[in-house]
Amino acid sequence: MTAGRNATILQVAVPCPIPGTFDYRAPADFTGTVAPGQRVQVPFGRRQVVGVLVGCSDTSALPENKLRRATAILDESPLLSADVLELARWAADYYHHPIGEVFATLLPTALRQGKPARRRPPEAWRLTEAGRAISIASLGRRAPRQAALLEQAADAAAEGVTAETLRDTGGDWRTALNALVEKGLLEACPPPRTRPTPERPSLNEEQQAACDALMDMVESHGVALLDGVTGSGKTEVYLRVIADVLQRDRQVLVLVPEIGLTPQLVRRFRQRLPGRLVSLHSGLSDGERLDAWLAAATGEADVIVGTRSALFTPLARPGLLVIDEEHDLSFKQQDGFRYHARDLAVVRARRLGVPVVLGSATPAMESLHNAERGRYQHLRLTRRAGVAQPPTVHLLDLRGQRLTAGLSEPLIARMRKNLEEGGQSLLFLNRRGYAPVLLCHDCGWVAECPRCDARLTWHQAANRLRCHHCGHETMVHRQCGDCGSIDLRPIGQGTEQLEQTLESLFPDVPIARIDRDSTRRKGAMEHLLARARSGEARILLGTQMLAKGHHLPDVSLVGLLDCDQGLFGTDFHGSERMAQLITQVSGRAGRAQRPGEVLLQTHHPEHPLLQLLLRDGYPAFARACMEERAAALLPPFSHLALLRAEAVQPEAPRQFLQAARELAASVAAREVGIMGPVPAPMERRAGRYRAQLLLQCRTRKPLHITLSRLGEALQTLSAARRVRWSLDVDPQEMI
DNA sequence: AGCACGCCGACT
DNA sequence: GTCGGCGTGCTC
Repeated sequence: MTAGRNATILQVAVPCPIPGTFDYRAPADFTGTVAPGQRVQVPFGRRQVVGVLVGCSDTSALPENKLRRATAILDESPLLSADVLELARWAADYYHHPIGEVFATLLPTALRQGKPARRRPPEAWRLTEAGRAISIASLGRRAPRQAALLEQAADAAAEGVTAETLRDTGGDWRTALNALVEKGLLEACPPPRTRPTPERPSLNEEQQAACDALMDMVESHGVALLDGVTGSGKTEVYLRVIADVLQRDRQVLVLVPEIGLTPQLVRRFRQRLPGRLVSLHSGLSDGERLDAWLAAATGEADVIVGTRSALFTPLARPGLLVIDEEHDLSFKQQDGFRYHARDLAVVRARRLGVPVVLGSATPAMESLHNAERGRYQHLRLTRRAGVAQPPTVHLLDLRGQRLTAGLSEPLIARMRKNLEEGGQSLLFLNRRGYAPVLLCHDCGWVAECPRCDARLTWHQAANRLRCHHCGHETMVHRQCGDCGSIDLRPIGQGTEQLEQTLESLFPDVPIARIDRDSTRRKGAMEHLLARARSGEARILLGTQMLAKGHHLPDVSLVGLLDCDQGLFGTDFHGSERMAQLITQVSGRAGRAQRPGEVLLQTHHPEHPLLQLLLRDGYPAFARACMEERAAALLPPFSHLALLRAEAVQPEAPRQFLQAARELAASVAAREVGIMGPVPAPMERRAGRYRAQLLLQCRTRKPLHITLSRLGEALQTLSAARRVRWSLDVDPQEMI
């Protein structure tokens, strides 16, 4: 697909929700070269937009007089590599999403806005003579940012601390840096080329075997599912293989879940890996993100660590893709272009001819299925690395138990004993705020969100009622909205209340609460985790946030306050999620010398899946789950697509989907099942009514064909104007 | 998605 | 008499 000498027609993907590309003539005075992957500024309707050139041609389906001239070619050479162009095209086709919007989501903001693709020169700073002499403590509390920066510079010593390292933490570090340079404590220095490889911990037999298998793959390609129990040392395996790839002068792209990308993780990677590492996290400014992206594209960066969207980063010399915690939901984009980064990583790696490693302690059913069918190489790590012992796990039957803010007596007793023994306790509660319901004791009225089918959560500290689904927020009513009674009572408990109760149950015991509210401030998460790791905090409590990958060596007791969510949900993914959560959470217990204990509070201790998970572990659960899925013809034994619709008018989504259903039925392949339309599990959200139509098929092909035809037909459906609709291929949640 | 055109209600 | 509501159409 290269530009021919006479190629005059530019095929441009334009950021708008119309499928297909748009043809343009080259700019009037244009003498340079054109090649797919360059950005083009084009007139589009009445405005100017930035599109991506995806091809050139001598001819157009449109008459000459309909074609307009491109305004400018924005890049001298292609910005996107051929493989990313191919991937975007493939993804647009697979997810039935307009190609222009696919490019709009994969380009960094600065490039989407037409800014020049110029990379800032790499920078680094080191301590001056005066800087080495100064006591960091003297900067003290007055300038914590400056103090932290000096400390980093001291750690980096003569090599200097790089801009890339400073960006890991996010936020404004420039101001502090400039101040320190001004004071003569720091000076610019040439950025270090490579870092010495530090010593490596030894591997156990399983880790070694996994490493060997992966290194064999590096020679060729393929997909490996690295299925390792928590604490089995998956990261060590990644590090070895990555180092091996780096040695071959190839780049490595590492994708991690959204909350998994912490400065702590990046620091560990930096310490262990030679070469240049850039991280692509949400705390970067547009300019910083562009810089990191270009470093990857030009090949200046050797390791790229990022979340979902980093998958589309061009790589000059690709060698390996790693998807850590591959089962994590955050790899699937939940709006707009609903791609799954893990699935696309497999596609991209195959096209690049490089291996891809999917790592998890609790693999997704899809991945296990692929491993079973021999599509993926299944590498297992069954033993905890080092001296770590597996924890003991018990169910606590909540039926008839007296509860204190959701804590059963046995759990409180175990926590007390654990604290006495000097252990650290970790409690999970998947509900933030003080109480999920505020009830009028006189008439039964409850505070509800005016825009959603949901209750408002009472946040005591802020004294606000908040909707966790749409962000709606109000002052706490002094009186009942219905009868005027002032007897309003919080029902149920969230992390805020749990923290308060724990403070009174265990006075003088330092507690750290980690949830979205307590970590909203920049660096708050790091600070709380540091308190947890240092052992200063004896009780840690939090939401799912706390379940992901943080290394907390002293935790010896883990309590899951409510593991019944997901057991009886509407979404068939529910039990898989529950098992993953329980397993991940349990893995937090007893990672070091201390054997851990896990207590699961439940009202359904007899639930077969729960029993199975406890008795025989995640693999056994997965087999049972798989059998259920096979019997019900659910994924991975069939393929799903969801047509979602929402509108302010209550009836519009259903009317649209009914019309869509008829359309689908008329174009559908024989094998495709159509179900619905049905209201979404939460029908009203953020003031919009939502409904969905489900399409299902044993094999991918007929479903895909049906979706293509349906997508096309929907473009011209008049009812489509009255709703916001989207197609979700391989939906991960039915919300 | 944006943006304009166009045709009906309550305001200066 | 106009300002502005959102239905409809179009973007190479």
